Amino acid sequence: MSSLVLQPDARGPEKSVLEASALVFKALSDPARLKILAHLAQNQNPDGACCGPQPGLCACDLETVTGLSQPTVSHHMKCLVSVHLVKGEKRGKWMYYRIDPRGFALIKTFLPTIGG
Amino acid sequence: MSSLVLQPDARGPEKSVLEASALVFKALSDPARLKILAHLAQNQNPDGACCGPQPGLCACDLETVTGLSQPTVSHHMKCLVSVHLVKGEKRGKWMYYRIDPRGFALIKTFLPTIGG
DNA sequence: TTGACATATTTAGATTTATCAATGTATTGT
DNA sequence: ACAATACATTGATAAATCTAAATATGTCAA
Repeated sequence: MSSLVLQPDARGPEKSVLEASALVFKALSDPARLKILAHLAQNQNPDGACCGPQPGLCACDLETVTGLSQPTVSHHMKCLVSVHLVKGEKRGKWMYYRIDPRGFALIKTFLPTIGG
Repeated sequence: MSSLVLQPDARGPEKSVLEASALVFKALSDPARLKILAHLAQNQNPDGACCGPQPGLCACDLETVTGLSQPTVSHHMKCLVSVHLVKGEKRGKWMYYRIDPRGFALIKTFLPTIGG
């Protein structure tokens, strides 16, 4: 699981936009992760959330949406966060997830380069 | 390598937009294929093409761009064509490839669904 | 027809990925 | 402190993927 560094830092050179975009596209290439993103986009603050009227959705809600096990959802969320498609914030014992615009901005900028 | 059926046909049910989009994103998740697409988008009718001033680029040019072997490039092109990111047309013994807008249109329509 | 060329397919190996069971860690409530 | 809850990590396995060598197919030229 490669992470995506948007800004150069002391640890190494910045990834090219092309390679960074490939990582974002890879994160988007799984139907379970697309379902998670769709649910985050459409239920930013739902009534039915198990964890109250907080901004974002907690991980347990996403288990229900996907029908996947808790460790598998955790794996997918790590993947989405690593490429900045999702932001995660821990409040108490819950992890609240919401859409991170940075990953989307990256590929929307890159798509015209490849004809999209 | 799943292919992407944009229109329903007699062979089976249409894929959901979500699943079809996942296949397009998967095709976009490889740096070699992004390089190929960038080259197709930026050199639709180049002077240096080995195969003359025809619309599209032939496969041998894409070997040079990617530095990959001929079978590997052929594999990537099959992948891109199968999800309608690239159109292939055989003229004589050459395959001419060019951008296919349909795959891009699919994900550009889908992206807002997931917050992009 | 024969040979050369361009591309596709097959086969195989190394790497990656998705998934879940088991376990670990952190937080809350009693 | 203890138990329960929410989530992360580890370990294992099956499936998918990328790559290239070998081979096959199709096209053109002589």
